[in-house]
Amino acid sequence: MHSGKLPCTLSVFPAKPLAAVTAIPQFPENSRALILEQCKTTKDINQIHAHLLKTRLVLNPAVAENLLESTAILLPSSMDYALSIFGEMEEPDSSAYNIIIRGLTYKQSPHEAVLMFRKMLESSVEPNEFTFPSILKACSRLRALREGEQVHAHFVKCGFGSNGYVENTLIHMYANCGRVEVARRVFDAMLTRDVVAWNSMFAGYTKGECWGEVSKLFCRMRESGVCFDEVTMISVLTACGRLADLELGEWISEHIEANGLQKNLPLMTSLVDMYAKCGEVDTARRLFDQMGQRDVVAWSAMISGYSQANRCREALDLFHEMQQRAIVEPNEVTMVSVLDACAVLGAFNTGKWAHSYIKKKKMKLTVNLGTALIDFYAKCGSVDSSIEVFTNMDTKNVYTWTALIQSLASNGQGKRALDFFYMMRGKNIEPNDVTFIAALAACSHAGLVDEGRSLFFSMTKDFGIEPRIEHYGCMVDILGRMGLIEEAYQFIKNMPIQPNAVVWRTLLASCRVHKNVEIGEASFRHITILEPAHSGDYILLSNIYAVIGRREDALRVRSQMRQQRIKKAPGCSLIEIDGVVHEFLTEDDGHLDFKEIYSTIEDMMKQIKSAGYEPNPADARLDAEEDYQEASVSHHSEKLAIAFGLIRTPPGTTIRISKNLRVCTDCHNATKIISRVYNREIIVRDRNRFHHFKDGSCSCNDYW
DNA sequence: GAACATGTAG
Repeated sequence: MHSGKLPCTLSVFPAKPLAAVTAIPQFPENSRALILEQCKTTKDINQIHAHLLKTRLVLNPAVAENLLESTAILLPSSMDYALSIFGEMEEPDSSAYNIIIRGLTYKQSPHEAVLMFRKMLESSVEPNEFTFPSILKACSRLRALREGEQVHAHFVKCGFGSNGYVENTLIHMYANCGRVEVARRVFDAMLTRDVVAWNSMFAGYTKGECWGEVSKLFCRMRESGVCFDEVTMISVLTACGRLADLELGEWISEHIEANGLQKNLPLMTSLVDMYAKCGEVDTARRLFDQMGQRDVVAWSAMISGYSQANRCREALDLFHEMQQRAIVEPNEVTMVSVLDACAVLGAFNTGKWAHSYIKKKKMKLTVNLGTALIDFYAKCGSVDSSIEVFTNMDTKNVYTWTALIQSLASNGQGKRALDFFYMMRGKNIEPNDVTFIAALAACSHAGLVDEGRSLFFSMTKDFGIEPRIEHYGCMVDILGRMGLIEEAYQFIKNMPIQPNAVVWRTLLASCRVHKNVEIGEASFRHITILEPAHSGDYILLSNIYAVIGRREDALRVRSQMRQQRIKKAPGCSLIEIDGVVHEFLTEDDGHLDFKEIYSTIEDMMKQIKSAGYEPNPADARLDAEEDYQEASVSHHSEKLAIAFGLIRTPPGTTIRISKNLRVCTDCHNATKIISRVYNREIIVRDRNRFHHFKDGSCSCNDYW
């Protein structure tokens, strides 16, 4: 739009240079606004600057400041120019410093803003009430608490008293530096609080993830009679999502509708996010579809809504739609949700595509994005890629390290996982409760009992982390896997917190592997006291009897299970073939009898034959009989998924199957056979663990 | 001169 020519309003300047004038020329009153409004490019500023130099108008402080403000604040990326003008000023006053500090804070570097503030004090130029919001904002951005406190003290010392702007920025600074309680003290001490003061405090609590405090403060705000605005609602809706407080969320939703605020994009995005996080994903989608305008944040909110609700296919569908429309470009945040969906689905090729897209678009490898990539590769069994991403990351936090430790632990590299755990400690990164779950899982996979015990004690002693039920569960797993069944049993009995069914189930599974009937029976009893036993619990108990030759008992447990009509959660398998994820759901409900299992495997082999492959009948028979003896319940779908996967892919292909339920014994056996018969490497994901099948055997043999 | 929406590990 702008022609680049000098704007006609410049006629306010004299037509000729005033070389003969000795006094500093006066500047017309209204010209300040005129310059500010008209300058749109650095070239404009250049021309005006030249004119001001020629006319000596630049010697007028008001003119110079005007020029400075135009350069430092209004134009993008012209701070260097502003700094050169500032450098030419003989005695810059508070206003000139304020402009430069503000420009540096927002446009160039908050660090330089702090240095400039120091220079201001050294030059004995007194800061005024306009200086403090900018410099505090700079401290806030730098998370420089000490400097922020010094500025706060200086403000008090200057005797400005109560100033809303400064106090609001103080709240922001303290909360951003992790001192939300100090922020609250500033808030409580305020004489008058306008809506921005309340909003600053909400933002502070949001920053500190104190969602309950947001909700409580909103109640107080309504009691206080201060009217809330759109910004308030955005903070409160965010908190409602985290607290799953649908009631308050809907109350705000009605308020938005009643006041016709549906045009506010950030507000509507918060509303979509709130509904999705409260489990009302379809309501969120309806609102999303109704939005007249949708930016990358809105799209990302909806995609993550699906992803977090475990509706990963819809997450990827929506991402695809976003790509097709090509109006809004995805950003780092969008890609985090996309990768999360790929990880859950085991969509390896789609995720790899996402990674190359990130590289192609030169997206920043943020901590979150890097961590999501590590997790994605880990869940698809590609540990080397996890490590590669980790190595290429500039900044890593406790999430990043934990994701990598978990990646190695769940992919059978327990010792290496622990190496990284100790490396992390060497880098002075504090492990948290989740890190210890990953580290203990590593011990369990590597069979490191002593290491596990010492980690468990060090967690409380050295890091002050109280073990939760998950940590106790890990310890039971470590002891149980190594056959220390009695010790694991005593460990559970001595737990200071009530063991849950998961802990007992872990012990039961160990009893199955190590053929311990007594403790196995006791574990089963404990499970049934705590909750109705799962089909898997009956099968574990039945299998314990079967392996020690108590066939009658094995069948008795089986028939008990049938009598009690134990509901089995439907098995769900996802298999990725040529980049397309296929989903298979089991129809069976645990009522299968052994004949059915037998025929299922036969059916599968028939299918394979009909596709032109010639299976070895001995393999199928052997497997079916083993199943019969062990009396396992079938997951048809997995076997068929594997079979179909094999049929459609050329020999030598690596097939990835991800499951969100446990892989059952006969699926495992069938996969072993297929890997041998058809010479395929097959990777099966079972929640967080991987099973690599090759040449008829599996790399992860425990529990089978 | 102050406040606001999407995202990471179990």
